[in-house]
Amino acid sequence: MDLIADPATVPVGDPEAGAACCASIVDETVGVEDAVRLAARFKAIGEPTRLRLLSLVAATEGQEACVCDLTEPVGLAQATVSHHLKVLVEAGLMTRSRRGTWSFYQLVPGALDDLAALLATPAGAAAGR
Amino acid sequence: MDLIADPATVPVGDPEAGAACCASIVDETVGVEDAVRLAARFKAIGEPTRLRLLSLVAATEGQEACVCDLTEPVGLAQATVSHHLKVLVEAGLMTRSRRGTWSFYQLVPGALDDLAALLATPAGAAAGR
DNA sequence: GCACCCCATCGACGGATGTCGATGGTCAGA
DNA sequence: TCTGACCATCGACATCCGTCGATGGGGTGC
Repeated sequence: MDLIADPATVPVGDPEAGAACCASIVDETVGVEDAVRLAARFKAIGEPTRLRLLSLVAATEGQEACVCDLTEPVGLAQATVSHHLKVLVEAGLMTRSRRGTWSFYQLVPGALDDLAALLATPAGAAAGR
Repeated sequence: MDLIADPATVPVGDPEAGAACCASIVDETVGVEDAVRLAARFKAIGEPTRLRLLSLVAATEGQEACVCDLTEPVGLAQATVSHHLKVLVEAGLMTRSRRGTWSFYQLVPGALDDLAALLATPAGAAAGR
């Protein structure tokens, strides 16, 4: 009951799900279902370790990194890092590709930009480029 | 121990804190302290109710609303709504101004734009404006 | 075949968090 | 003064979440 955890339980973004739709959350009122879906994305980056993991992977050459490269920088156990990376993958922010014994994680192109677009206000978009 | 809750306990963004500094989290590696501070901001919007509250306030005429106007749309108890609004204020995303019996909440100008700038990648900024 | 490394999952633990009813403070109006 | 509306806080509860050690699967190399 606790953790069925199969593909059917993917909580956040199965389909295309570029974002919610297009506009900012301050541009039109967010519905209940959209709010749940979007909040899950923001919750994924609302954790210091996961934020650092995103940043670390982005800074890695080729923008991909394996778990063994990430455990030391964040200073947490391998199981914890693997857990956080899984959360990021399920949030649609990262992808995982296995090559031999290693699992390489990399950012989903445009995923963070989609979230940024949801937060940007018309005023801010006009002012801040 | 549970809730000292005075001005000294403000967890997230007391000072200027326009954002972290300027660049995107994928542009330069996020340090531990910055990660904690930024994640607190994203965690504040990583909750469906709070996301809707932000959107509802932004959609209100004058971009300010009182608690009594927000309890019904979100369908939660007054205490819960007041709690969420407090979280948003402590995250630096909203301000509260009391006028008579009412407490009016409004968005902090540019706060969401700052978060958006942190997520935007150089590629995304170049491509999607 | 065997030993070793990488990694996902499990089970457990403690702490954080969302939710509510109840309470009390503050202000406006009768 | 008294009543009523608005709202912040408290206390309690259930649930979620981050963290870890242990386990086992899968691949590599000797």
